[in-house]
Amino acid sequence: MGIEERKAREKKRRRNQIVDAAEKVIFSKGLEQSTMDEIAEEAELSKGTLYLYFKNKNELYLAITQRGSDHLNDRFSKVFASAHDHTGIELIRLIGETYLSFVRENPDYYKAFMYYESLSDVQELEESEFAQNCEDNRREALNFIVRALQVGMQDGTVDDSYDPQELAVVIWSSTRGITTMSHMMGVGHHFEILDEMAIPVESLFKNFLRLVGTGIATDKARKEWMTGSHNSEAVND
Amino acid sequence: MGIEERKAREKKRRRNQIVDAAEKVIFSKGLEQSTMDEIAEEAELSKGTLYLYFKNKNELYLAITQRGSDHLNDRFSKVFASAHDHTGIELIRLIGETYLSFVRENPDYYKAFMYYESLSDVQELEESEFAQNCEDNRREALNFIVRALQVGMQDGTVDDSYDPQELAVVIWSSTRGITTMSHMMGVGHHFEILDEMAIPVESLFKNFLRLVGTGIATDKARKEWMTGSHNSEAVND
DNA sequence: GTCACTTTCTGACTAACAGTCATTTCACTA
DNA sequence: TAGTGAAATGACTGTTAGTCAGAAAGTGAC
Repeated sequence: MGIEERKAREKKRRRNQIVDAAEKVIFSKGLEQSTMDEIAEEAELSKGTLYLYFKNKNELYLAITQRGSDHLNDRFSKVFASAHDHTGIELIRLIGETYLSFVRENPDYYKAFMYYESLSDVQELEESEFAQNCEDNRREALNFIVRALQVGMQDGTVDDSYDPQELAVVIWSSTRGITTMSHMMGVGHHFEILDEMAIPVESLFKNFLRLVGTGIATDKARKEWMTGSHNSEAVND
Repeated sequence: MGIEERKAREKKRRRNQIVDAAEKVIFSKGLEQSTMDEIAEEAELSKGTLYLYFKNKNELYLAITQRGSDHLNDRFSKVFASAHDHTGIELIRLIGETYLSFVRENPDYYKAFMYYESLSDVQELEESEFAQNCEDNRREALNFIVRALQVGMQDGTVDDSYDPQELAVVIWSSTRGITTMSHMMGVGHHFEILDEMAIPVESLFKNFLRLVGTGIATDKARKEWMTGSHNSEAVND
């Protein structure tokens, strides 16, 4: 009978309703400034109910984080749906561009990512299903990069003297650094340094791409890489 | 007379005493789990006194952050004290190595850096003298990189078709990504992905250096870069 | 329809903690 | 040694995360 299914559906819907409310409140006021009472009111539920669906405030925020992570991976998937149209090195560029545009369009989710990474109570993380899901997404994203590199090594656009997995981690990590910087600039963290230098995010990213491109592309692919930044497209949703 | 000076000295000493206590408590239990009462007790002062020296708990943590930031910059300074012994590209490598070893030896300070970056209440930051000091340190560190790049462009070890300031920001940001990853691995954030791949931090960093080296070195300097990673030394304290 | 039982929800309550402030202590001076 | 202001105190307040006993709603058998 459909009764169990219906209940499961309703449970899921309620969860979503709570996460919706939490996003509304937390994205507008910040995690610390938001209270569970406010979120409950926004969700038109009592505070106690929130605790039936989420262990505590942190886990609720983790649920938001997971949403963001899911969105991001959806975009990566779309890039890979078109993988056959692109060389390996093009895919690498597309992943980077996709990531960057996600960060710029969803600063609130990215903030959640940063919070998640700065959490030290690793114990707490490992127990949460939401954290597990984020971990899975991360793994998948990294695999995209590995595959892109392998494609590139096959089609001769990426230097095949690197280990693709190790190189993927390096690219992933350093891209994280660039997106974090971009996020901070966007959010108003004033870097007097950058203000003085008057370096816009675009230029930061362009130079990063050039650095990576020079670092990993084969001679053959390098020329294409250097000029390709304006006519390839990142995936948005 | 020395009376004002003495008072100023004592005030400074008391501040340090409080920050010492705060470090002890917060480094052992984490920011959230530490209470102002505990810190006060550790400092052998009453809670009220803490608030005479620091606006609130966050500012106290910022004071810790600044300490870490000062330490790091001391190390960078030492590298630059020996600048004349090195080519530009060697300096870049040394800065990276210095940064990485700082992160590995002082995970608690690095955690504070991450917290500082994830703060969204930019307003609060701008008002704090501690945040200002961190900003100054950051500016100085970035200038080190710019100068290293300029040295390298002069001595022919760094590709001079980049803008040194823009390139410095790219190197800085991407290095941040690598050190953050390294920190997280060290702190026990489990990345199943990396565990599976069995990639140690050393290898991550080595590949990063190779990527950057290939990306910015001139042909002439590239061979030296590729082999230099084992006999150059980062500065420790 | 109604009764017994389960699931979901509620909101008053508690404990803990950040931050305040009226009062006390203390060093210094005249 | 009495007077003055700076430094320190700790009891107090307000806020909020998280709990739990009980209410409400849903379910299914008869």
